[in-house]
Amino acid sequence: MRRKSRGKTRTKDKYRVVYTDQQRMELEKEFQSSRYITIRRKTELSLGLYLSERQVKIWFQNRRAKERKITKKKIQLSQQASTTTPTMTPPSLADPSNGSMATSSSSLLSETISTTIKEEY
DNA sequence: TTGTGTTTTACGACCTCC
DNA sequence: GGAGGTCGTAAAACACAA
Repeated sequence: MRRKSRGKTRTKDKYRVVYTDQQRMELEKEFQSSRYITIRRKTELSLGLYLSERQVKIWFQNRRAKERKITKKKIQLSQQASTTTPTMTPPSLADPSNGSMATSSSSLLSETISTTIKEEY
């Protein structure tokens, strides 16, 4: 169990900003080409979109979280469907593109990252 | 309108790797 | 030890039925 977040320490004027369609589009485009952004691309994007590198990093984290959430939902739905027509598909192996991250996350994660980085350079 | 559910930024806690 | 990953959460912004 993780601890709940304590009182917020946000000192900015706004609690959060809303990104422009242009910013979202560019980030989304980058995400489609690679789930894990490289340091170089992060710098380029942050300069091009007038965001901080931290914002770009957080955006990618949130985007991956969103994708996992969607994948999880899909798996649950397909499982529900398979209860009516029983075909034994192991849930965690059903979608190799993701989902399996939750099980052996770290090694798989670093593998993915290093692969991505190698491809990028 | 407004009440309510969902999505979008942003962060803290914790974990792993180098 | 630092960087960056996930997970869980807060709160603003948004969508939409009633």
